[in-house]
Amino acid sequence: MLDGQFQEDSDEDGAVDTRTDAAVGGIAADRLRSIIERVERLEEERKALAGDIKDIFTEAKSAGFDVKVIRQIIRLRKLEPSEVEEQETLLDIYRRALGI
Amino acid sequence: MLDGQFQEDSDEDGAVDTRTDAAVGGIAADRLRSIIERVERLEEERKALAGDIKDIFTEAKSAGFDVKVIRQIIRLRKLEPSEVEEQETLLDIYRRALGI
Amino acid sequence: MLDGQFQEDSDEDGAVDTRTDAAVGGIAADRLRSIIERVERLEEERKALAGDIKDIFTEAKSAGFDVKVIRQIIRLRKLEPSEVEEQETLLDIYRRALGI
Amino acid sequence: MLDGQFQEDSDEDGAVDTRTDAAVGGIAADRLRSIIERVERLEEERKALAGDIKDIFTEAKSAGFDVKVIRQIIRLRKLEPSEVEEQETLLDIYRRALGI
DNA sequence: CGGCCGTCTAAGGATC
DNA sequence: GATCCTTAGACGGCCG
Repeated sequence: MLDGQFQEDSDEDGAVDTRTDAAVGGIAADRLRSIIERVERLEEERKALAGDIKDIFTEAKSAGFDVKVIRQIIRLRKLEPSEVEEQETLLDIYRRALGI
Repeated sequence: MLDGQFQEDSDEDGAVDTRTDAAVGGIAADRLRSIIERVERLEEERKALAGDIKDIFTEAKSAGFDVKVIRQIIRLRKLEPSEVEEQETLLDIYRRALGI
Repeated sequence: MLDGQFQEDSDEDGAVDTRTDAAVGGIAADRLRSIIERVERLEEERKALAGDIKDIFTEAKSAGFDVKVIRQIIRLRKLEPSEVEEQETLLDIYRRALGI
Repeated sequence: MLDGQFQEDSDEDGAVDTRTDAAVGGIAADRLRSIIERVERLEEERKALAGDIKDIFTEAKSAGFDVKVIRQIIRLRKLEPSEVEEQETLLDIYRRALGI
């Protein structure tokens, strides 16, 4: 696929040659369809996982946990400890600057 | 604060007892850990899928497709059914607004 | 306006009398239009204010401030101190339960 | 940490000096305070507008209108222009995808 | 590296 | 009154 078959700078003057031309109704169209369908499939899976996560939070909630706090913990576990500290330091500086 | 696990509206059945109390270092802690780890695992999977999708777009791009256009197509394929419904809703609203 | 002129439980049997009937093409329609336009106008203003806020944050950023931290401060100033403490306490409990 | 005001990518000109340094209790603090107060003021106004909108809906309701339907109408009036554009975009995309 | 886009969170409204 | 859902705002990642 050396030719930029669908990029906007391609063949807009009507000089679509047979190679490209065949492609539109043939292999390239199939390729395009394949790409789109694979992406859509993966997005489906992503969505399913989001549902699973939601279910777990529902379960957590009915077990008496505070979902918001759990989210916070997960967020913190993702961050570098130094990041957390840095933010807090800055917050502190601003608060002092404001005399709070 | 005998049952730190629970939100303020806990005690539905009043059965917050020594079992639960012991929980901070025991079952409830395990439960909490389980919840967090399962969510983190699922988020990992989600992230992996996002990577796969990205790979497909990279492939598409090197095959000469316009990635932005493909994204738009996918978005529109997702939107269309809702648009149809929306039109019907619109019609309905106006009919009701006119008291027909 | 004694009549529930547009509520769903009104006059669905076609017995729209002349009073109501006139209203649809007259005063009630005008009233409806007025309501809609006033709301839309206020929403415009809201949107404008959102833009102004955004501008201030842009200014803050180019003055070297950390916008995210400023947001945090604003949020904290809005909250009851007891609320803040409560969240932090719960967070602490969970962290201890997890042995973090 | 001579210039707590600044984010880590500060020092664009290296002129972080005593002026700035004094700033925590002086100009920069004032600047920060100004930013925060202006934002808070604008948020107040936003909140007030939200209240006004709510009032209008209350009025509408007591005039016998169906508030939910009015909300929908407003939403749709907002959406329509974009939908028109969207259709044209769609047309364009397909034409491009087909290489026409 | 700044703007744009999509996702995710939090609040408000509708529903039962 | 509680829950669910929709919507607006915030946040982070991606692209140009």
